[in-house]
Amino acid sequence: MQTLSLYNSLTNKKEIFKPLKEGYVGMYVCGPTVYSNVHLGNVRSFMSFDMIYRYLLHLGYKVRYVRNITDAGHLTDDDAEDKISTKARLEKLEPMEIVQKYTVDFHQILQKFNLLSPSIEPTATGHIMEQIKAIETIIENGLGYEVNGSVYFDVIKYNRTENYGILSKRKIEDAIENTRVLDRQSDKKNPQDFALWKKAEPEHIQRWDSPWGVGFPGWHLECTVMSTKYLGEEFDIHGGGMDLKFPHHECEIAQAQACNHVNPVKYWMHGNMLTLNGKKMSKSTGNNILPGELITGENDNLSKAFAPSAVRFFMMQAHYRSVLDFSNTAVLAAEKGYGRLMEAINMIDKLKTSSISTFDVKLWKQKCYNAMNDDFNTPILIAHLFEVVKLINLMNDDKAFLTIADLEDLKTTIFAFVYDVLGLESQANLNDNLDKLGGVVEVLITLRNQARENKDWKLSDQIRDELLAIGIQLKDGKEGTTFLID
RNA sequence: GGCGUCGUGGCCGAGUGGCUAGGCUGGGCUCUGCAAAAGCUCCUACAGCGGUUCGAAUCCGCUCGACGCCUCCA
Repeated sequence: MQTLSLYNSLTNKKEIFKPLKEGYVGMYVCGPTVYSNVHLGNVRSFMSFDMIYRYLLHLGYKVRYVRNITDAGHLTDDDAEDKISTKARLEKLEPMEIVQKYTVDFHQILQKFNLLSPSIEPTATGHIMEQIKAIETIIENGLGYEVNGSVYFDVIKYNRTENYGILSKRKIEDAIENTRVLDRQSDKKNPQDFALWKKAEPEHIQRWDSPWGVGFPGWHLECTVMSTKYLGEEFDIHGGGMDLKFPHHECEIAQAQACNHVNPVKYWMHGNMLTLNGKKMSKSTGNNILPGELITGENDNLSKAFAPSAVRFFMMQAHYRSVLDFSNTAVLAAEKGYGRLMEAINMIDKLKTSSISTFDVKLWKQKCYNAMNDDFNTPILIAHLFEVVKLINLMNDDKAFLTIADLEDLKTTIFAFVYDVLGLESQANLNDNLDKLGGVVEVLITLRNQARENKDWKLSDQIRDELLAIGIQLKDGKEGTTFLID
């Protein structure tokens, strides 16, 4: 097996990946809150972990990948309703109706971008009992306290024996100094404390019975409970967006410690933001592009529609830990490069082999693995893939050669990385109609070549130009004419 | 204000103490009836100022700037 190293946010450095149980990986990723459509920034994050999941699978690990659906709503502040019930009132729908609608939307979008389904996709509302149990345990362990039907986590007390800030590298003392004055009457002992259970006001729609009265679970608890339930008290990888590091992930660690007395996660991984016009995409500020708009091109930031796979390629050209700025020109450039890559790949089966190789496939292959093994460096991997694009084009021109064995190795490797690891869909999904269209184009190519032999340039150019006008490009090569359907 | 990330050529975007990222774009050449495609090639950067070093875009310090978190957010 390859030696994989990854960047651990807990230690802030790259580490050799060594799963708790050899050959098996437990991975938890924070999923969406399903109160509105996912935007492209959300998609990037899930796509990053999809790529990571895919590479782990490719390496032969048996991976249990858990990604939750947050359908219980998160508090916006101490007094407000949670987001799901607010939205439900606006649209005059049941909360679960909202949840259903946006869960379906979420799944459809991710499918378009070719993301694999997680092994388990648990919901917060399906784990209320477990959350109540966890709260009871935290109270028993002296780190939770009840006030007026709500339960809070005692961060200050926790910090006496443990390190609240171990992940985000914050010092709780600083946090105390910098806390804005909350002149609202809060039940918390300290502003840093966070809710484990929140009493439901009469108008609150989502509500459950608990030992502390009718209420609903706090924001951070579901992930602790569900990750523990499906992956164990200790597991390998926990992922999520950079913006979840604090407080969400920090609280998860505290809760898990308070319940089970162990640091739950060996490797924390955080994907970086997708920006638009240099600013973070965000549901709340409206600075975002919806995936649907991208596919139809209906957004002021877009000049045209883009295929999801081209956008996936665009995202894979950046490292998952780097901020990526979305712009029309950047995606256009990526789309073009992506087309060139796929065109070359589709050519592989037509290549002739030779008795010698002029390219070191083994070395190239290892360079691809080295790139991925270095904290999933997809931009480097893609750079290597373009070396092979050049090679294929040269071979097609009889200027480079590979033996049968090398070509086979090359093909297997490139297919694995492009389709299995990067998750780029094949453009060669030719259906029957496309086959027939191809046949028609071949006929036209033959007619054109006859015209060219007769030096009837007018006719030959007419065929070529009119085909181009409807999106079919003819390419004259040494071995004859090929075509590309847009 | 606190914590953190980052600042690379026309654009996007990697990277290592000394040796080519890659993609897109633009110029030139080869091929071609012309064009396209493909190949070759050119434009060769590392925010600013200091310091460490034989040598730094890569290490350290400062300055400026951007962004993220500190409040729901991937």
